[in-house]
Amino acid sequence: MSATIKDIARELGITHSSVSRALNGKPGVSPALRRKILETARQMGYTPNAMARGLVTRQSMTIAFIVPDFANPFFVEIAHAVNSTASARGFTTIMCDNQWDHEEELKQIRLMAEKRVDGIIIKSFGEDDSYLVDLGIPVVKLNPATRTDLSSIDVDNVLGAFLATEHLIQCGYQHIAFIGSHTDAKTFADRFEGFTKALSRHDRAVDERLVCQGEYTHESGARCYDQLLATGVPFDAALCENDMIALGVYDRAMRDKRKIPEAFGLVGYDDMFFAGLPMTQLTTMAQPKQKIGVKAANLLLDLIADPEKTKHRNIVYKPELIIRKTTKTL
Amino acid sequence: MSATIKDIARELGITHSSVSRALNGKPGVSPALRRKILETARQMGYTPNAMARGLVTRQSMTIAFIVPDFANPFFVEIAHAVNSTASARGFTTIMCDNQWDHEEELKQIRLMAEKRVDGIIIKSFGEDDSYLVDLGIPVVKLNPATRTDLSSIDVDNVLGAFLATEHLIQCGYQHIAFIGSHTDAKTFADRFEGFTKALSRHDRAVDERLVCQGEYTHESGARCYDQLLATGVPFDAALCENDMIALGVYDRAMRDKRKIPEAFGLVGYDDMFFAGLPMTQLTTMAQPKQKIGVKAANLLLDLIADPEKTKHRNIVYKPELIIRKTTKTL
DNA sequence: ATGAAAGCGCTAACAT
DNA sequence: ATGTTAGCGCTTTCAT
Repeated sequence: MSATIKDIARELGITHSSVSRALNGKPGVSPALRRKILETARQMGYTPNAMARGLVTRQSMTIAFIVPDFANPFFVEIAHAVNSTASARGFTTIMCDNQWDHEEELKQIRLMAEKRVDGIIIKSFGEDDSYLVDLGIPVVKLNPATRTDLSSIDVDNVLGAFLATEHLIQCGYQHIAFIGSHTDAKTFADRFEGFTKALSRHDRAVDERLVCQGEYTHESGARCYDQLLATGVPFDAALCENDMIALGVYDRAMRDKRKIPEAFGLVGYDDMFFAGLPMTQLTTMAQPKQKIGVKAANLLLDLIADPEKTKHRNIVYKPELIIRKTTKTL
Repeated sequence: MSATIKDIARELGITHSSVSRALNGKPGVSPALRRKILETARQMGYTPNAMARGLVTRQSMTIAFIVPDFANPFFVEIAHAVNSTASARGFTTIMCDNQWDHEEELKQIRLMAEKRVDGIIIKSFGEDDSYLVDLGIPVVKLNPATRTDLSSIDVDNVLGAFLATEHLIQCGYQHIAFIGSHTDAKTFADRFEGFTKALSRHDRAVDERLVCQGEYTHESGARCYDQLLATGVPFDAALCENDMIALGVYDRAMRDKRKIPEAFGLVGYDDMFFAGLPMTQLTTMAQPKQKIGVKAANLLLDLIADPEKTKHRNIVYKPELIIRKTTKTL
């Protein structure tokens, strides 16, 4: 197919090791020969074979980014940051999404291991991290790590939900619903905990009837709203586990002609790009997506460059409340 | 690092070729031995090295998906379809975005060639396709191909804009603005052509003052709306080159308290996921994103599997008008 | 500065 | 059914 260094060497009547040296800018080739080699390489349309190189250098110059769902703009934004950062440092990123399927996640990890990626950034939902460590390559988890020999970057979900709920309370809303995802998600647990904390700090208890769970979609949010409505228990605000869900709730509240934010308050989570859009203007807890992506990539690449010297780190960012038009301004 | 087939062979006192055969499910190994091999491979935590395999099979089982911008949900949705389809057929996808930078695009193509990807799906914006053909691997363009030895999948943009404009006219809007992106984008040219066609079919001419160009963002859309407004030329409808732009226009029209759709009609393009969202309900021209992604991947993989027998195809899909609440229902 | 040779981990053609 | 051998295209010692 494409020319090889041996082809070039033959053409020039020299050894392929000289060609390799020249092409890689390594010392040990006279300027004259180097020029000739570079020229013929160009002429012959030489394209280095990364697989062959990787086989001997034991570096693929590739990292993997594994998340549950790329339909979620939140992950897409992080992916983008990871990709740019890695690219700037000469690495290619392979992105995988696994539809929240743990089996699939494991398969992907195995596949990436086969491809000999140099490192992995992963939003995992397993409890056990040992299989990640066993990979023998640097891993940065986008969840709190359960082991100290693993790096992680996370955002304080308990704090985030706490602050969001505090805000809702301070706005004067009396009966706050919590609309989230599946119970098995750690994210759900943490945000629900923050929610609970904030309420109890104001001597309020969680009204179980005002908690509804589904998926991370606006359809699910709408469904939950209707379910809550059906119970007859009054509620005048909702904290949603993410912005997609909030969108569905928003829609239903509008359908019911509830005045937002006067008669109904709504807070989302993640500050997805559409939350700030003119027609949405959703109050939400922002996570520093850009920062997360850049940091994750840089941390991983440092780890790859020097596994010994680079320390494992567990970074926890703080979320930030962004008040828009779905809650009262104080 | 990880065990190799030779390690396994040594452990069992046999040759590595038998190990290879067993691991790959090829004939020529007794069931008993095969079982033993599989077992020790498992025990030793063997992970095949895809680079080594690829080097000899000349297949990386990887394809590349190259688009201008992943901040654009349109491309993300296609990417998702491509990824799923490829994954189901055993291929990994590497996604690249190049911020509409042609130099960067070329770099990425070169890099992917070095990685020896088995094929490329690309939304390219170059006029010259020969360098794609020269790659010597299957390529599916997401633009009309300029050569017959290249496959392509495209959606009829002229038709789409034509139909959208027709709809606007039939709704009774009198002064229709066209808000788009840069002139150098083929997409712009095509959609503008469709726009012009529809107008002239109704004996109307394009009012140059009602044409505004910027980027594919809602900020740009808003800016264009204001610019149009500043000219003083009245307009009661707008066809936007994509939904992001339409969003910005939507916002400004609301700001001006124009009744939508009664006093102002708005049509977007692409049917991005937020267009159908409860609070947006934007009339738009939908492109079969899912279909495009799946088809592109399948076509490419067929081409990879059998370059000889699989014919190059140039598929053109038809877009579909989705009427929502930003234009009158007839 | 250049060349010779070994080997990365694997598949595959050819023995036996 | 199993073993032997020869590469795939490259980097990297070690000679010269």
